[in-house]
This record gives sequence, C-alpha cells and structure tokens, in this order.
Amino acid sequence: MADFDLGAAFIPALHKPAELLPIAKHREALLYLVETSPVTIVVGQTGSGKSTQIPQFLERAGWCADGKIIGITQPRRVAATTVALRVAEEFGCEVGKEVGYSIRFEDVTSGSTRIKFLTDGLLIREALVDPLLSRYSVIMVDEAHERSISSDILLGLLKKIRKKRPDLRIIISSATLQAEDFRNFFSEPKEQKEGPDGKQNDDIASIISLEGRTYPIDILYLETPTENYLEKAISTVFEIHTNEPKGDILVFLTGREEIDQAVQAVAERSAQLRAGSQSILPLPLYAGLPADQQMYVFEEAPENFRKVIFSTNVSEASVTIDGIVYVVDSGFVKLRAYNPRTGIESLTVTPVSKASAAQRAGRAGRTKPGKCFRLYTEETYQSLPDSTVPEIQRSNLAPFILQLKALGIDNVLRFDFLTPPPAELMIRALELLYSLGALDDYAKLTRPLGLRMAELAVEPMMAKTLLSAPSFGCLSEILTIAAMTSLGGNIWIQHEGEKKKTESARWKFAAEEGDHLTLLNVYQAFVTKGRKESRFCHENLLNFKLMERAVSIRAQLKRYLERFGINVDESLAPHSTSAPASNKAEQIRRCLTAGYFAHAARMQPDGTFRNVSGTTVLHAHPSSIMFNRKADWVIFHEVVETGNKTFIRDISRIEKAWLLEYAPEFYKSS
DNA sequence: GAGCACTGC
Repeated sequence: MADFDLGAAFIPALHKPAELLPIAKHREALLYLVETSPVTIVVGQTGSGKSTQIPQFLERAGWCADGKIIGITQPRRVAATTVALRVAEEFGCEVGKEVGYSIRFEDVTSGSTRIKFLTDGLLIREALVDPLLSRYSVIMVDEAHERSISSDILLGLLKKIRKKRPDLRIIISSATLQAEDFRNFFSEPKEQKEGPDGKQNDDIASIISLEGRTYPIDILYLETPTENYLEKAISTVFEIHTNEPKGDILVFLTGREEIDQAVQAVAERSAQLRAGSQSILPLPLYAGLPADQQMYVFEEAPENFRKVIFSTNVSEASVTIDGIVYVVDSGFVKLRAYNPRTGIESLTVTPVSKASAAQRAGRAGRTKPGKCFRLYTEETYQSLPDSTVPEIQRSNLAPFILQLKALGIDNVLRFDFLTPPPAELMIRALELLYSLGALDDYAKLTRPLGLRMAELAVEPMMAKTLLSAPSFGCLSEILTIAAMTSLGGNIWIQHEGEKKKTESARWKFAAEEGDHLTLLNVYQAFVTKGRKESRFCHENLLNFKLMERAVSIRAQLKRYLERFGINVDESLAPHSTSAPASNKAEQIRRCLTAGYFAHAARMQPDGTFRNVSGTTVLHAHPSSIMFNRKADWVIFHEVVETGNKTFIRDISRIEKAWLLEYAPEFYKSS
C-alpha cells in the first residue's frame, strides 16, 4: 500500500496526459479511416483532444514523409496559436520548428515544420499561390460546425482539389448534429459505386465519433413563457444563488446594453441581501470590453463571492471560463443579416438554434455536473431551427466572390457551396464588383485591377480606393486610412461615465472634412508625436492594441503594393492642416469617392441623410465627427442598422460632381 | 441629441 499523505497539497496537472484523453483509444480506428477514405469526419466535443492529438497521430503514422505537411485550420487566431503551443510542448519541440502556426502578421513556421496550425482564411490565401495546396498531405478543418464563411468556402475548394489530388486526405471536425451534412456534401454526386440497394456511397466520407463529455448537465425549462427574458434572467440568478450549491453562473444575453443593465441591477439587489450570506459578484463580458476589464472574468472570485458573468455569444465558442456550474440561456442572440436589395447590414435579435442552445448548455459541465436554465419553454425549444443560418447566407459576398474569381473559379454561381447563398446576394456582389472595375462585361476578373483587388487584404471598395490613390497623389495617406478603417473596432476607449472626456479627446484630432481625415490625424500623431508608445494612447484615450494593429496592417498593405510594383512615397511631409495640405485633403476625398461612390448620401434639411435613390433614411452614427454637423454630399465606409435606425459610420464630405466624374456608369441614370 | 453580436485576410 502506498503511503499517501492526504494532508499534502495536490497540484493539478496543467494538461491532461495525452493517454488519458478519450481520443487515445480511437487512435487505430481513426488512422485506418484516414488511410482508407479520402474524407474523415470526426465528431467530438471540446476537450476530447481532437485538435491536439489527431495531428500527432498522423505525423507518427508517416503522413509527413516526402516533406509533406499536415495543416489544421482554426476559425480564430487565438485558437491557432494556443493549440500550436500546446502541441509543440507535447511533441517536445520549440514552436516554429516541427510544430508551428501561421496567422496574419505572424508566421511561426520553418523548413522543418511538419504540423502547421493556421486560420482558415489564411489557407484560402495560400491557395492563390498554390491552387492544389500541394504542400499538404492532410488538411484538417477544425470547428467546421461553426460554419464561418471561410471554412465553408474552404470545404468547397477542398472538394474540388480532392478530385485532382486523390492522395490528399481531408479531416473535418464537427459537432454531432451536422456530421451527416458534411458527409453528404462530400459524397455528392453519388458516384457509380452506389450499391444495388441505392445506399449512398460511403467510400468517400466516413464518420467517426469520439467519446463525449464526462459530466452530465441537467436542462431545465420554463413552465410558461416569459415576456421579459432580461428580468427573468436576473431573478433566475438570485434563485440559483439562494437555492443551489456553490458554483459560478454564466448568463447568455444579446448585447452590451442588456449586459450593463443586468450587471447594475444585480449589484443593486445583492447589496440588499442580508449580511453573512454569500454575496454575488456580477461581471460583464463582451468583445468590445477593454482587455483589462475582460480579465476579471477569468480571475477566481474572492472568498464568499459567487461569480455571475453576463455575456454575449463570445462565451459560446471563443472564450472558455473555468468553474462555471450554472448556465442561464436567454434563448436569443444578435445576428448579422444582410439585405441584398439595399446593401444594408443589420444586427437583429434572433432566437438561438438548437445547436447553439446545446453549445451554451455545454458550458456548464466542464469541471463537474452542471445545470442549464433555459428561459423558454420546452415547446419553444422544439420549435427552434436545428442550426443557425450559415454566415455565407447572410453576408455581403463581394470579398469572397472576388477571392473565388482569383482562384480561377469563373462560374461562381455554380461553385459547390455546402449551402448555396441566395442568388440575390451573389448578384448584388457581382454588380458591385463590376461597378468597381474588378470584373469585365463577361464577369471575368480584370487584370491587373481585379486580381490586385483580390490579393489586397481589405474589402473591395477600399481595395479600389487604394489602387486609385497613386493617380491622386495621396497613396501614403490612403494607406493609413485603409488600415485605420479596417480595424473593426472603436479606437476610442470609453470609460464608464466619461463620455465627455472621450469626446474632447476626439476633437483634438477632428478634421473639418470628416472621419477619414480625422483617422489620418490620429494615426499621424501616434507614429510621430506619440512615438508609437502606449503612453500617448493612454493620454488621448486611444486603444493602444488597435493602434499597434493599424501599424501592422498598414505595413502589410504597403508590402502588397510594392509587390505589385507600386512605389509608396513616404518622403512627403506628414499631413498637416496648413494651407498647401488642403489640396491634399481634397485629393484624398476625391480618391475615397472613386472607391466609395456606391456609399454616397446627401444630408436633408432635418439633419438626416438619404441615399442616392432617396429610399433609405440614414443617420450619422454618434461616433462620427459628422454627428450633428451640417453637410451636403458625403460618402461613408459602412452602414449598420440597429433597432429601428440605420446608421452610417466613418463619413467624409464630398462634392456631388465627383460622383459623376468617377462613377459615370453607376450614376448615369440619376 | 445619442450607440455597436462575433470573426478573419
């Protein structure tokens, strides 16, 4: 008998030893399937070890002979890096050697790399250079069930590539509900091998299921529907707090406003709880939250506190919080929708799908048995769609159509999509690309313009603006504006109750001509006066991480242009507001019009904007310098509809005549 | 006079 000292403090292992993971006992079966069938669909929950173990099994089984490599795609950058780090550690190598990763701005691979993790978008880009992805012996598409546009397109490409490269092995990792969809996709059209009983040909794609989770989760429904899920969520939190044993709570809501409201309400009500009992620590979590405030969510709650996290969908897949025992699911999510007729994107509160509800519930039982409180009835649950409408069916497809064309897929309408997007969406995208000059009368990619637009890592209208910039003599400035507008986030840090401060910080950089010139001023100040330091950002309430990112994006775009043989002259004096520069400002606005003519609007006497056809009322977004300012004609970067208002963001003044000058075809009838 | 789900090249 071993002489255990039960009083000793045990330190839990940082990682579960690989041989204890459920996947270990499926190793032989898995390798057999990959050997014998071109496509293997692996069904397994988070924590089954599929992302970390499968690549190592394959490497040991000889799939990297002849210098070929194993590629594993992830939908997110963080996943690609963290999984690579972990596999490198298990493999016993430095990351970047036998095991590496590649994401935008960071290529941590070398000649000796055999197992490579990368984002799905980046693998599509690799196909531009190497159409058959010939370096890879196996490609594993991880988290395919999330159905991101990139992974959907990647699957379509892989299906095509497979026909020319029978040696290529494809592995798709998926959640249970959708495994059959993937198999059907790759098995179509049923080839001659179809059996006499009409049974589908299983030779192409096989499914293997890995053991699921270890801890059970109780699902509880409401007996009668609620009219106010926010209020119900708050009261449920208190019910759990008083009736259920220890364990943190995760509440799924739809957005920032709701979350802030809930956090405040819980803080107020818990203050009224009698002293002595355990207290509640309510915390918000959404992607827009500054990084330092997000950190609290991962820290252990102080003694005698129960952590309650009110979160958006970030916690459904992207972020994992330890110690969650209870999940409260509002049953709703904000989803992007795209109206092909107006070209307007909207964010709409939508009921979740069954798959999404399962994913949310699963967040409860990661470390011990858990409970999930669904704020809807079981009947409502039954009426929910099985899965969320894939992103590809509700997005602006122009950037992806451009990529497909550059990959040599001319007939995009007949591309083999996992689920085809509505024809209207495709037509709208083709029309836009045609008006920008990326496609010719036969819908063929133009050269060099269209091809270059496809290669630039910015959306088509900005790509056109960039490629037009040399003729306006403002390439250096447009490069900066392109980098700043493609950040996808607010560069201004908004502290609670300090709106005034943010506003005055912003006005220091304000340009009369609009937001694009203001962004240019901010960047110029950051790299010159601010010496790219965080102190400058701190003093001016700017998001340092985003500013650093802008520097990277700008450098990357500049490299692309130089590869096209376009010289970027940075020797000119930095932008200033002095007299000779005003001509430069006009050139910049003219150049922006050459790319953004489709996003033009005119201010009405009541201060709102109307698009050119006059059909849509648009409001300047409160984050814009043009908010509550007088203007006539403007162009804008993007339009977003929320609730019942349609906002335009990143706005600059232009002259009406410029629209006719740079887009005569587009505006000839008006 | 008032506001933004989440990714990615």
